Order: sequence, then C-alpha cells, then structure tokens
Amino acid sequence: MKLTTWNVNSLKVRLPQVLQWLQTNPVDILCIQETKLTDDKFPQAEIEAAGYHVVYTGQKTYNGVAILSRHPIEDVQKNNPLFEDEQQRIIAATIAGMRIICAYIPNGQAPGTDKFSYKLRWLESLETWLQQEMAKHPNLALLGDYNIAPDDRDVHDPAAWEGMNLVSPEERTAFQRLIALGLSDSFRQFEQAEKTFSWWDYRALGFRLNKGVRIDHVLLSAPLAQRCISCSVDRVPRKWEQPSDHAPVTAELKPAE
DNA sequence: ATGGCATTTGATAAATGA
Repeated sequence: MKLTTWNVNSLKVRLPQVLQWLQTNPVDILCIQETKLTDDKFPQAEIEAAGYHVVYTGQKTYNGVAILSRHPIEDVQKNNPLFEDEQQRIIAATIAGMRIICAYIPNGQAPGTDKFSYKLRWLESLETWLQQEMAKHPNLALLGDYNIAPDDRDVHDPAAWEGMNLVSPEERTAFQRLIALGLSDSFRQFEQAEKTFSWWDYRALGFRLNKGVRIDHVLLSAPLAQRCISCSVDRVPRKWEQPSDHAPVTAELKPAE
C-alpha cells in the first residue's frame, strides 16, 4: 500500500505529468495540493480513465486539493468542520480502512503578517479536529504540503532561513503538537540521505544547487506507522520540463496482519 | 541583491507562493 503526497502547483498545467508519474508509480493513493481549479474544471474523466477514483474540492486561482485512489473512496469530508474557511485546503476520506486526510497548510507569508496568524489559527484548529478524527479512526494518515520544515535538518541553510516562515519556532511547535497527538513523521522512521528536500525554489538554480526545504510530509497514526516500511522523495519529476516546484513523497505500508 | 521564477487573472501588472 503506497501513499503519496504531491503539491503540483496547478493541476491544469501538471495533469500530463501527474498521469505520466502514475504510469511508472502506480501508487494506491495520491494526495494532491494546489490544483488551482474550480470543481467544474477538474479533470475527473482523465483521472478516472487512468484507473483512479477521485474526489476534490477547489477554487479559482489558489489552493484546491484532491485525493486519487485505486480503491473505493467513502465518507468524504471537505475542509475542517471546526474551522470556517473559504479557502479549499483539506479533503478527507475513508479508503481501504484508513482515514486519509489531504491538507494544504497555509504558507504564512512571513512571521507577523495576517497570513501568518491565519496559518497558526488554522493549525490550531486542525489539531483539535485531528484529535477527534484519530479517536474515530485508529488508522489515519495526514498527507500534504505542511509549509513547515520541522527541523534544521530539513533546511539547506538554516542560517539563511532564520526568521522566515516555514522554520519559525511557532510553526515548528504546531508541527510537534500534531506529532504529540500520536502521529509519526514517516520520513524520519528511516535512515535518509542528508539534505533530502521536497521543495526547491524555481529561482536562483534552487534545484540544481539543492537549495531546498522538506515541507511535504506523510504523518501516520501508530498502527500505520508500525506497518510503514519506507518513505522517500522522488526527485525525478522535479527534473522534467516545466515541473512543479515540489516533489512527490511516498510512504509504503506492508499489508495489515 | 526586497531579486531570482512560475502561475493565475473579466491579464497586459499584481498577487501569491515558500
């Protein structure tokens, strides 16, 4: 069972790459962020033709999330029911006995801005809701673009990022509060190469110089973490023509006992 | 180097991203 998260930075532009990637990486579940599409423009037929069920919630220009699945999708929830939000950043569903939550956590712009306080309020409410969801669903996975680099290991140059969003103590504390609910950062369950990142700036040769940050994560509840046998970043599609600035991150679970 | 690049929009410069 393979679970992937990928911020595609416009599904309109990136649909061919998503389909191409799925051909060689036929994962069970793919959580997508930043579709940037209203629901009437979502390429449902193309995705279904590729052999995937799909659910989505989107808006014009910004945000938008979707879950693609080889297995039937049930009990779909759009957005956090505890957090009034016009921005479409969450979609959750039950798939193959797991509660799958796909999230595009706010960027936060910069500490001290309105967007930053929105991010912190958003995360606080996510935590409250997740606690309820975990009580209902022991098998839970939270996949997405967190816009948080949890540790200095997750930043190419921590000194250069000092004082920025993605790395601030407030954001890292919010991330650790999610972990404290009983979630595991599947990437850190395993030995990983140093300087493994999931996002690289389009500018200033970010990818070529590996000036990245690790902000896309697959968090697993304890029963799923116990089944997890790998978690890795696939840098290949970041090298393609006109790529997303994010790479897909995949966790693999062995079958339940 | 308060820029650099990509995407979107009742575009044609501005906002947003991270």
